[in-house]
Amino acid sequence: MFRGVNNINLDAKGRMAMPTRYRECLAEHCGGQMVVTIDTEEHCLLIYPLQEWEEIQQKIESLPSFNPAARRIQRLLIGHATDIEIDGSGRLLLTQPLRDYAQLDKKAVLLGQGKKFELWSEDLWMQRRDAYIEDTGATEALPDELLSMSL
Amino acid sequence: MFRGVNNINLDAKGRMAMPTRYRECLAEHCGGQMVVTIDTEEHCLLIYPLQEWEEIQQKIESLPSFNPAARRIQRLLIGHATDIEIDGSGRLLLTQPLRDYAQLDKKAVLLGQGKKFELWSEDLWMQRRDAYIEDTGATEALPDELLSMSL
DNA sequence: GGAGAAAAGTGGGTAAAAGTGGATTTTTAT
DNA sequence: ATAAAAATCCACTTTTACCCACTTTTCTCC
Repeated sequence: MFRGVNNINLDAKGRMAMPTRYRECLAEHCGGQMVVTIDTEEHCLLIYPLQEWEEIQQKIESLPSFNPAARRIQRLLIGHATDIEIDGSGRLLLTQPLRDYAQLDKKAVLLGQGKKFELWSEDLWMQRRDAYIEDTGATEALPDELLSMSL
Repeated sequence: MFRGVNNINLDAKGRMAMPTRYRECLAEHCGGQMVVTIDTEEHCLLIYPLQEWEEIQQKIESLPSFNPAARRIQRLLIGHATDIEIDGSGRLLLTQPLRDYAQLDKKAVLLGQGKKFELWSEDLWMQRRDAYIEDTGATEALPDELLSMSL
């Protein structure tokens, strides 16, 4: 279960240092084998441990092929999914297409999101976060599970 | 079950001393392992014992990923949830992003709130409290459970 | 009520770990 | 076979976590 915000600097080669606190868990859970793909709704990247991703890919693959929304998800998610291994110094080397999609340059933010991570450009994340915080009216559109939840 | 108001001073490194009265309980209940995240409706922080938080995170995680209101809650709550251990002197080291969100500098107020704590900047809390006290008309919007409750 | 002792609060220094950049080796493609 | 690109390794810098010492407050006993 991943969680938390992390400020990250990408180096000149496009490498992202995975915060130490997650490394041990990742090493034993998937041997550092990760899959990175894009988020279809936002310009950020999704980072999964290999096993988690494979379960998800199976579900996506089994969607009906003649449904346009399903085809869209399949092409975008599976199409961009890239196997990336954590190197000896705990870093992920992100490919150019992935970095381009998420507008990643130097400053980035890594969000723990349960079974996956999200990687955002710092600028984009700040904008998105502030928009979310302002948008308290969103409470109207909440699913029932949320309305009855006590934090 | 936590309760009570506590005036707290943060030190130069951003450390918050947990009031002694809670320490014993926290030590045996969760070994000093806490999770700190943001409140989505107010600019204050929520502080949970680890187990309590994990139950909540599971509920939030299981919400549908393609529902925008659910994504918002997931990104804000889980995204900001930070594991923080109580140090040998009974203090929590709050990260910069968390302090920024709650506008915490030196003077702060810790509120016991049942299974969690709330941490406010002293200024913000005074404002908010006074506003609550003024706003007695809010009684109209009470849920049924409250209307029938006897204190 | 005051003195002393004990506990809690506060601040800072240091060792260890993590971050960062570069150099060297290996691989691949032409 | 050679050159370019990629992966791996290594060394230096910075940050963080941990520990210890000092100050202040609170409680107890005289």
